[in-house]
Amino acid sequence: MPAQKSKVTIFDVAKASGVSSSAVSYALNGKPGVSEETRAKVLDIARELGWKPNGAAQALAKARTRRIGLVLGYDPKLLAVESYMMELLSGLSAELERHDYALLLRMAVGRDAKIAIIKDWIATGSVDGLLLLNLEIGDPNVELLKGHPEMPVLALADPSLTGGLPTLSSDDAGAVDMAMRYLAELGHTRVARVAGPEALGHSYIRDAAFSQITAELGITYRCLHTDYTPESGAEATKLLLSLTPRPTAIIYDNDVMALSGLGVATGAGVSVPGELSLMSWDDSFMCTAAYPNITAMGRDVVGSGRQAAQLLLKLVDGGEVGCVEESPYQLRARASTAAPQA
Amino acid sequence: MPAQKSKVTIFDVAKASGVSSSAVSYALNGKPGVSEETRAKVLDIARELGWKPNGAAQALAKARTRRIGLVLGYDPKLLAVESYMMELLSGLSAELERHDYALLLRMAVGRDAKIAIIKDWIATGSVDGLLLLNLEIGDPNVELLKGHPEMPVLALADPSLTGGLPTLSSDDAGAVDMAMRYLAELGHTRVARVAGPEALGHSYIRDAAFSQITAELGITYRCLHTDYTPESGAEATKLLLSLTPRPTAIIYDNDVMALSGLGVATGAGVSVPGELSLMSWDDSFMCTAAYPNITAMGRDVVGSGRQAAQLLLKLVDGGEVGCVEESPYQLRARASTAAPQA
DNA sequence: TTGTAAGCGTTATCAC
DNA sequence: GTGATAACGCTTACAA
Repeated sequence: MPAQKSKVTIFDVAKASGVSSSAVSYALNGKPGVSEETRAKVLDIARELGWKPNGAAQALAKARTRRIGLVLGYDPKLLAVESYMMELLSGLSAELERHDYALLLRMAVGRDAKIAIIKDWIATGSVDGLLLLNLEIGDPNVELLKGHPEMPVLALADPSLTGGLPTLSSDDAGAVDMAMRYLAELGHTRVARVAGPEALGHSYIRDAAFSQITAELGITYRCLHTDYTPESGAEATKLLLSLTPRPTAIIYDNDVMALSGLGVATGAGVSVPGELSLMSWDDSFMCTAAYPNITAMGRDVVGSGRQAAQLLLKLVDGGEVGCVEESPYQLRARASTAAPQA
Repeated sequence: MPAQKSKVTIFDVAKASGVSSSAVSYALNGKPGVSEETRAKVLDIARELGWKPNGAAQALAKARTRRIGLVLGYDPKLLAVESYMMELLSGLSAELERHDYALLLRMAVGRDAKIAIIKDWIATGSVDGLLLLNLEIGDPNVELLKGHPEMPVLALADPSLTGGLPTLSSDDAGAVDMAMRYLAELGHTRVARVAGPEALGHSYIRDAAFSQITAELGITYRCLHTDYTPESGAEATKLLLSLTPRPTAIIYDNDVMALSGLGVATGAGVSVPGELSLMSWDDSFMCTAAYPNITAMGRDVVGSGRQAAQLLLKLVDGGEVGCVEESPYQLRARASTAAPQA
């Protein structure tokens, strides 16, 4: 029994206004084919009856779901830790909302879950397009989606990782450059970095950029990879503080690790920024809530979300999108960085 | 080898296996009406052809979308600030995933946007059920949904706010009690609270509980309402520190404000926990990343998300859910609280 | 300008 | 056990 929810259909509206269902459809969709008079009457009656199009029926007939898909990697701790994701989500769905689109969210729990979900979306037509995040090097999803040009996709990653898919990228290399020159100008010559997982695309991009620019600037550079958690950030910081000679500045790949690094330094009696300068990537409230305030490489993540939504909708509408660059990082100098003590 | 579009329909499968489309449907849905032999053959061919059910068609025929709706309030800063939301989202969608459900997310941008979205979902049948968060006092959505029993809904709020709707509630009053007794036992007699927006249901619940228990314990209590941001948390902290006599303990309604409060105190030369004890509500990585570690009232938010999903799916399946209480808060004593100096 | 009817892909109700 | 066939609600040729 196809459960009917006693909903108002266009047939009800048609009957009530004494016209055919197609006339109602034309009227409601603002399409030609009905007189203005009829249209007005139909619209009136539709509103009166509280008619709304059934989503499934519309999706079936038009092959358009008005949904954009996003797969999150399952790691509650990490997700929560990174305000990045929530900010992106905000911008994304706020912009989608303006276009009457919704966001369909699924969580990739296992190893191959992400690609399975995307395959499912392609086969079942559950979304009109999707956003690809957190690409890994040689990410299989890129190949999959290149084989399915009928599914619009926007990758948020460095162009070198997206194999020619439409891409919204950030200038991480430029930001690395900016950050290192800043520290170099302050007089730092021994800089360490607490990075994210090596497999993640943007870690990789930054790795390369850091190596190059530090070599260029004659800076001694040391990099430790972590899993982004505060614990691993603390661990890495302890290790770095035990080195001799100790680095005079540490830059963290996210703000949580920067915060916990600050805690470790403070707890160990290493004064910040007197004896140690700290910098964070991905500026957030944490950087300004911490004491001392943490210098950070920030950007407009909410804005990126909006932009991603716009580009994706353009693709859904059949438009072309190549490789777009989002608004650049800014260096937000705060109290956690200073010239190193002689 | 990957098939083209989702153009594979049950008719294709039917043709390829030499049976009718209804036989295919029965076979694929594990329903009786088809011999085991035929079933096996059909399943084989369906897999071979890469058949997947079209979501829209299935939704139309079964009046089931396999989607759960969630409306977020639009405030990117706040959303990002509260790791609560992201943790909840994680648990929620991880559990939904296990049941082959997805989360449909929309953002309420204007004043009446939330109720408009919910009305839309009810009328268009875009979701099988929805979760109601951040209830305000006398929230109009409660009335709306009580008038639409065909739309399963679970409210995450205090039962006193949900008007009899199925509810998953936390024992905030109990937690308030626990927190205040802890501070009282340490010897605190002047306690302040930096709370969230007054209109929010759980602020209200806590307000009442705090007033009652402090009166009972003979504690001088002062409460300031904020908008949850680190800035307002800092502001409130400054004000409280300027009082004479100064409170000996401050408890914050979220961890961001606690962190920024800690920064303010440290910056003002007020030692924590020596001269001032700090406590936070909603424990997160921030509390353990901060120095000193912040004592907090924590709970298993991811677990609550999972539980909410389970309850909601039970409702969707026609089950009954009354008022369920989630796992209780825990007092996680850390370094930011101590006995007040004489 | 209108109405009729054929899809869209599945599920469910029938006869056979 | 099997296969036509009618829903499901909407869009859109194609007739009238």
